[in-house]
Amino acid sequence: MGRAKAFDREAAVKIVMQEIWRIGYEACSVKAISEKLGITRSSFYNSFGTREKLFLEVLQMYFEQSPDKKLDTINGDKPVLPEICNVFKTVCVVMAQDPESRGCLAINSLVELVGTHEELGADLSGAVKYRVELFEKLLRLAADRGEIDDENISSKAISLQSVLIGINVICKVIQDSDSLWNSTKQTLAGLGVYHSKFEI
Amino acid sequence: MGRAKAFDREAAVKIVMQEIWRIGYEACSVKAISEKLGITRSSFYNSFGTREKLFLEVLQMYFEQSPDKKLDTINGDKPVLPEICNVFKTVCVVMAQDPESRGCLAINSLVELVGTHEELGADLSGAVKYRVELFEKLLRLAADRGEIDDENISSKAISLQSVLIGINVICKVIQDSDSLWNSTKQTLAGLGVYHSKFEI
DNA sequence: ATTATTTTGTCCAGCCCTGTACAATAAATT
DNA sequence: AATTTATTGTACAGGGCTGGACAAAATAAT
Repeated sequence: MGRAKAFDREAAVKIVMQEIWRIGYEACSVKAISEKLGITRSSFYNSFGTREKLFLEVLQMYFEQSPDKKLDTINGDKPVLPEICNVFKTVCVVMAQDPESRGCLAINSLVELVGTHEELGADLSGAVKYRVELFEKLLRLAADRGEIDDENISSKAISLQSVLIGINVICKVIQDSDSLWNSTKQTLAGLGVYHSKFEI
Repeated sequence: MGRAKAFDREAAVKIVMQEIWRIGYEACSVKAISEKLGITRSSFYNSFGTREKLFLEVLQMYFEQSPDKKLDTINGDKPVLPEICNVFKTVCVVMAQDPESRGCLAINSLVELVGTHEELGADLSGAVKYRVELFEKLLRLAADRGEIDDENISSKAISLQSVLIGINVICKVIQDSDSLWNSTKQTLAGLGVYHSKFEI
C-alpha cells in the first residue's frame, strides 16, 4: 500500500487559500507556496500538478466556507427576503472582522485575473454570473411568495450582486461593520429587499 | 541649455497608465515598462525615479480623465441629483465600451495593493475615502436644495461609493451598458437619488 | 523482507527582476 | 566650439522563478 501522505491536503489547501487571499494569485509563486507548506517544489508538483489546478481547489474550498454559501440553500420554506438580507449582514460583519481587510478572495481574484488569465478569469467570471442567476431565482421565488413585486427582477439581481461586490471591496477602506451594514441596509431597502420589520 | 527630452513624459505616463490598467501594478516591471516605452532601464530610473513615483503620476492622470471627475465640479447651480446620476450613467457606458473590460484602474489597484503595498495602498484608500466625503457633501447640497430628504446622508454616501465600485467591478463580467445602467438606475432610484423624470 | 508509494534532494538550462554605477554618446543651447 | 543635459550601453552582484528530470530515502502495508 505504500507510504501514506505526510501532509493533510485539505489543511494545505486551506493555508494556500489564506495566502492567495492575502496577497493574490500571481504573488503566490510555487516556490513561496511550497515553503509556506514546508514541502519542496518537487513535492508540490507531485501533489498538486500546477498552480492553476491548486487554485481551482482553493476556490472550491473558499466557496464552501464563504458566508454567501447560504444563498444556495434558500428554498422558499421561509420568507426569502430576510434570509437574503441576513447573508448581506453576515458579509458586512465577517468582512469587518478580518483584521487584514482582505475582502473577498473571489472578487479579489476576479479583479486580478479577468483579462489576464484566460482560464481562471473565465472561471471566476462564471461564478459571478452564476450568482446573478441565483439572485434572480431567489427574487422570483420571493415574488411568487408575495414578498416583493415582480418588476425588474433581472435588473435587481444584478444590483444585488453589484452591491455585494461593493461591500467586498469597500470593506478594505471602511472597516466598521455598522457603517457597512447601515449603508447596505439602505440600499437593500431601496430595492425593496430589506424592510425594517425584519429582525436582523 | 542641454539636450531636450526625447520622449513626451505625458505620453509616456499615458502608456504606462494603459498598461497598469490592463495587467495591474505588480505585473508592470520596470523592465517591461521600459521596453513598452522604448527606453532603457537606465533612462527609466533617470526620468521617473521609482516605479512607485511613476504610479502616483499615473494615478493623478487617471483621476483627471476619469468619468467621475465631474463630481468635483458639481456646485449646486443646477439640480444636483441629475448630475450625480449622469456620472453613474457615463461610468456604465464607458466601462461597457472598453473592449478589454478593464474596469477602473483605481479600484483594480485598490484591490491589488491595499494590504500589500503600504504607501500606495494608503493612497488609494484615501482616494476612496475622499470620494465618500464628496458624495456626502453633494447629498447635503441636494438636501439643502430640497431634492432629497436629509436622513441617513452619510450612509447613503457610502452606498453611492459602494455602488460605483460595484459597477466598476461587475463590468468585467457584464459588458452590456444597458444592463449596467438599468440595474444602477434601480439602485439609485431606491436610494432616492434617481427619478424617472430625469432625462438621462 | 518485499513491495508500493510518497517525499526528498539535487541538478539542469533558462529566463526575469532589482537598483545602482559610470563612462560614452547624442542633441540642444550660447 | 564649448557647455549642458538627456540618454545609452554596459556592468555588477544578487536574488527569484519555472518545470522537468532522476536517483535516493522514508514509510506504509503484506
